[in-house]
Amino acid sequence: MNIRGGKRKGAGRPKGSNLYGEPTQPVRIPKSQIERVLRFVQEREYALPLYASGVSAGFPSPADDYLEGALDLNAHLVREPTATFFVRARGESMIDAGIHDGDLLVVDRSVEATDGKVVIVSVNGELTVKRLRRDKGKSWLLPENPDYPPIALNEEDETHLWGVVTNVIHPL
Amino acid sequence: MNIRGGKRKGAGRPKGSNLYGEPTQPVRIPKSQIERVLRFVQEREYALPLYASGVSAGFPSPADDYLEGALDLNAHLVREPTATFFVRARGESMIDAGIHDGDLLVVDRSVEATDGKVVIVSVNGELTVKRLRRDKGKSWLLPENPDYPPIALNEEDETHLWGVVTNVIHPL
DNA sequence: TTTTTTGATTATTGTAACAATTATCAAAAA
DNA sequence: TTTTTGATAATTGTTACAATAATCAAAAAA
Repeated sequence: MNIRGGKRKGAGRPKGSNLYGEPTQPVRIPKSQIERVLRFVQEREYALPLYASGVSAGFPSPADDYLEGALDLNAHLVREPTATFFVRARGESMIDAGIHDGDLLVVDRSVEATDGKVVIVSVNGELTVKRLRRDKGKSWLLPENPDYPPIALNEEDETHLWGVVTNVIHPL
Repeated sequence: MNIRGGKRKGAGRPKGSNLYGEPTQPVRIPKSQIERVLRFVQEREYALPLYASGVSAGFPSPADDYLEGALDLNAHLVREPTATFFVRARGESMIDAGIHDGDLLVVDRSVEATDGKVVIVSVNGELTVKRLRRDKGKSWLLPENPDYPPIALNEEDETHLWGVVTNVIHPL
């Protein structure tokens, strides 16, 4: 009986050499959701294929030629869940910014509301979407529709800035 | 020592009286993700607040007055993960449908491509977005931009219908 | 009688524990 | 120098267990 290896420092399977690089712990999951959860842990549950349009593909596998990768909407559109919320747009005042009545806006509180950003603001109790213009210490809320007038923000207005619109989701 | 209850049918905690209404099973989860997974199992990980714009709010809690509920983008935009994919739009040919260069399109294979739907098609090796028009047995692909010409689909064209665009995601 | 308390019973739950597996090292063999 | 082998220790899927929770019906109280 030969002696190989031996009890020594550095022997054995290294710590963190598992799938996740960190210790795991058993957690009870409802049986029907186990597969879904395992995909989720590996961030694949909603990682769906993304293709590029406007490009030409050859053969034999055209689909692969268009493929750009995989994308998860939540991961892509929601940088920080605690700083993100949605607003349902109403009216046509921002039509030229591509915001239609009924569209869903993704809003990020953690983005700084600088000049030119499209923002969600409550003005005198009403929640609205407008483009923010800041110039020489004054602020305006600009609609993107010639039929609507710009709004100058005065000291006496009860305004509160909610966040910056990062994406517009438009149902067809 | 009194006898209460007794061994009998119907005694004891009922099956399915747990949080999920079904049996659970321990699954190993990396420690740092346990909280995230538990939220996910209850479908709350990305359930973010949705507010309504264009409405007036009172006091003392204006935010609650705007609140419409909670929304998860994946659940809202992806009806069936296996039938859904994304396409990156290129060009301005669908500008009047609200599709800009660089927009992300959510595409559903399981939606029937009827007359009037915006579809993803590969025509002679190129992947494009157009509105489908079907009339009297003929099919056209219509751009939504007066600068672009309609495309008649002929028998000899190598066309393949990929799916129907359900949503346009436009970054600002 | 009606309501509340109590004990019996069984499902659920979080975690410890186990055997099987896997990854690694270094000595031995080729 | 390269390959094989045995020792070692982390990992993994699952089982097992004690503590907890939910329910029923008898007993006690009102």
